[in-house]
This record gives sequence, structure tokens and C-alpha cells, in this order.
Amino acid sequence: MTPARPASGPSRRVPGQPDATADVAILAAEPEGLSLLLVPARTTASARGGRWELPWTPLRPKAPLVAQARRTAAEALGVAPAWLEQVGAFDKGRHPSDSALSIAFLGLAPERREGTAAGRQARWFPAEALPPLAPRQREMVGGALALLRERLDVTPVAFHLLPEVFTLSQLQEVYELVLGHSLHKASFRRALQAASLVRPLAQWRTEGRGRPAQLYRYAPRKRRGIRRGVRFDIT
Amino acid sequence: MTPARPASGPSRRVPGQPDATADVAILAAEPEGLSLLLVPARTTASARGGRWELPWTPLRPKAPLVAQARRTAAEALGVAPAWLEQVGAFDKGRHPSDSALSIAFLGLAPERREGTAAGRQARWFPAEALPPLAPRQREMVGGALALLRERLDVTPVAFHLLPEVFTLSQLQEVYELVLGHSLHKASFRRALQAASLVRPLAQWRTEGRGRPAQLYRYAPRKRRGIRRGVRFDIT
DNA sequence: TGCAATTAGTCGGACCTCGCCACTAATTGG
DNA sequence: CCAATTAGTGGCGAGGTCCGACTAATTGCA
Repeated sequence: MTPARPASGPSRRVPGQPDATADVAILAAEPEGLSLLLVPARTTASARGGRWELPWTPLRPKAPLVAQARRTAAEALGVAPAWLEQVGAFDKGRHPSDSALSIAFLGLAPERREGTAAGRQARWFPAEALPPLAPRQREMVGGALALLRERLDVTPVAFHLLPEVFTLSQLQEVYELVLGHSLHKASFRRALQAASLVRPLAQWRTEGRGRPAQLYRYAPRKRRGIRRGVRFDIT
Repeated sequence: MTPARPASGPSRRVPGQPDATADVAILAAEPEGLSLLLVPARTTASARGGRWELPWTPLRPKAPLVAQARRTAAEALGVAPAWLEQVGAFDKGRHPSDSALSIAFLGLAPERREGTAAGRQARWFPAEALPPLAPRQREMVGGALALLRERLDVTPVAFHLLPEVFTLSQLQEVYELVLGHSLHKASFRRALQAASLVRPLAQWRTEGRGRPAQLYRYAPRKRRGIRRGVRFDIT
């Protein structure tokens, strides 16, 4: 599948170490939709100029996998991601490094940050209008988005896509963005109330016109011992 | 973390190829509980005799990852697994191969098979009483079990833990086994009915004493366009 | 032969949840 | 002072869930 690879370049191999990479799909929520952080392609040979790729680094077996992924994400984002979770191993399709194996991670940015660190001109792209990517990285983006949707109701990922303090409308917006369809306000708040996941603050914020919204903070209160029945949501 | 490794043995490295393994946790459902398929340890040096391990093979980058996992599973099980899904990449803890990285897979056996193929004396162990395993493999087993639970209501994994033809009591038993708690019979059947996932056959089977049970087959009928609200089941 | 035990399968009521409409509340901009 | 806009709540009806109680069909045994 992968052609003969050059002996040098950013993906040079050290014998005895895995021929693999750690790739991070860093997502952020914005009013217009989810956006993904990409960095300029470090291509040596083919297809130069104007190409983008997921932040990635060759795998070094001495360092723990998550630690390396966290570093890779922080390097592109400028700060540590608010959430980091493994998506899985991908081996199909071409990777910018021509490596045989890539471990994908999902990273969440608490807020959009225009300025990114360390000479890297990272840029945000809307998740629905991404520039051309290496096939394997496109697969990884899809996997990261699927994982985000899957984790939405079982982990506090939505809260890590928001600043520490937020309004319930903002929270609902994030849920609608990730799920891909709109929700009913009253139902959303009733369910949120029942889960007792947020703590209201004694602060209000006025966002342009309209009634000011109360601010909340993520604060899971009690253990939920509910025993739900089975669900058959099989595709 | 990994000490200096010997230059020979089952995990000999070929330069330019990933120093990684594919491991498969093959599960089967039995009346007493879930059971896991293990093979005798192929240890060269330390800790010989009576040790067991998950079936694994060193990663060969030419072959697709799933294909290799499927072969690894089939070799230990004697037949191809009824379901195979990637769990993820693991790098913490020691692996029998001393490799730096392992990709774990979840495999499902349709029925318990005592006879396994090709000179390998594989054995089934109850998932709650496993023999000592390498730390990384123990992690992988935990990950596979968690994935199974997670996928239960979103993929037809339960049906792949049963023979083609089964009774509803058997199906409920599988659900209870995987979920870890009992379910109400009427509710279970009502939900199953609503999902229209099974087709009743014109056959009945009498299992010892008691009324004979009707036999069913997995046959997902219609597309489900239901639009569920949000759920906050955050841990 | 008949009765207890056992397993399969269903019925119906109490209760809860969800989707939705309609309403109130508080602010901005004319 | 009023329209527009956004925040937030109440309540109702449909449907789903939990659960006990019931019927159905078979085996084992007295």
C-alpha cells in the first residue's frame, strides 16, 4: 500500500522503534459549528504549498502515548487541550509520514484561540469544509467526530468545549452542534436539572439584546444510581 | 519502562516495522457468565509453566490491521469470530512480547467451542476469575469488556454472542450477563418488539421442563428514524 | 391421572419522561 | 412606551417504563 519511502524527512525511522505516529484532532465549538485545528503540511516532496494536516508526531516508545499526544496537541494549540481521549489505531490510507500505523486522539479546546504558539501557524477550519487531507487523516477526523458524538451523553465533553463559566443557551448550542439537530429548550433544561450537573452562579450576562442569561459552572453534584432499562438503538 | 529486550524470541523485531502487537480478547456467553479465551504463554525465559495470555501476533505492516486480528482470533478459536472490533492502542504495562505498543481487539464467539484448532490448546476462563495475565493484557481485557457493554445497545453484539437461532430468554440472559444486572422480562420484550430486531420462527424448543420457548432469528426490519432527546448519563 | 414445579409469555395499571405549546421575565432599540 | 429579542418556566397529553399478577404449556412425581 505504501510505496518505498525516502530514508530521510520528518518521518525518518529509528530501527527498533515503532513505525507509527500520534495524530490529534483538536476540535472547538463556535456559533457557526465545530471547527478543527490544522497545521501547514510539513511535506518534503510531493504536493507542496497550501496543504494542511492534523498535528502529528512520530511515536517514541519511551514516552507514554497520551503524554506524547498531549504534547503534540499543546504544541499546535498553544495551551494544553481541555480534554484528550484516544480514538483508536488507523492503518488504512496514506499518512503524511508514510507510516504504517497512526494512533488518533480527540482533543478539545475550551475556547477558540487565534494566536497559537511557537512559530506554528495553526488555523481553524470549519469541520464541514475541511481542506484536502491525507486519506488516513480524513478517516481519523471522522473517527474523532464520531467519538465526540458518542461520548457526549456519557462524559462531560460538552463542558470542555465551553469556558468555565457559561450560559445554558451556550451549553444547549454545543449539544445541538455535536448532535447535528436542534433540541427543545424546556426538555433540555429539565433533563439537565435532573442530572444535577451544573451549579448556577449569582451572575448574569447580557448578550446584546434580550433578557440577561444566568451563568453556570460545571459541578456534578450527586451520584446517580438510576437503573435504566435496555435500549435497542441498533443501527 | 521496558527493560533491554533479547534479540530473539517470539517478538523479534524487524527494523522498519512497527514494534507492536495485535491482541484479541475473545468472549463467549455461557449460562454462568462471560468467558474469555486464553492460550498457553509462549514465554521463552521468565515465568514458565502454567501461564496464560491473550492470543496475539507481532504486527506486520503489510497486512491490514483487522485482517491480522481476524487471523489471530481464528487461529486460537478454530473458526472466524462472529464479531471483531478494535478496542484501541495500549502502551502501559508489560506485554508478553515486551513490545512498546499493542492494539487490542474485541472478538465474539457465537458459541462455546471446546475443540480449538491447530495444536493450540486454547482454554475458556470465566471473565470474573481469570488467571494472572501480563499487566497490559489485563488492561486490554478490561477495555474489551467495557467496549462490549458500551456497544450493547448500539450494535447487534448481543446477537453475535448467540447462535443463529435462539430464544428470547437466551437473548435476555446475554443482556443481563453483559450489563451485570437482571432485567424485567415484560419490559425487555416490549422494547425488543418496538425495535423490531428479531423475526419469530415457526419452531419451539423445550429446554428440560417448562413451557417450550419460541425460536427467533436476528432480522432487523425497518429503519428507525426516532429522534431521541438528550441524555445526561455522565459518570 | 392429577398436581406441584418450572419456564414462557402477556396484560394492565401506576408512574415517569418527553415533546411541545404557551406563557412570563428582562433587556435593547426605536 | 412599544416592538423585538432572548431567557426561563408551567402544564398537558402521548407514549414509554416498571412491576406485579396473570395465563400457557410442559415435566416430574405421587
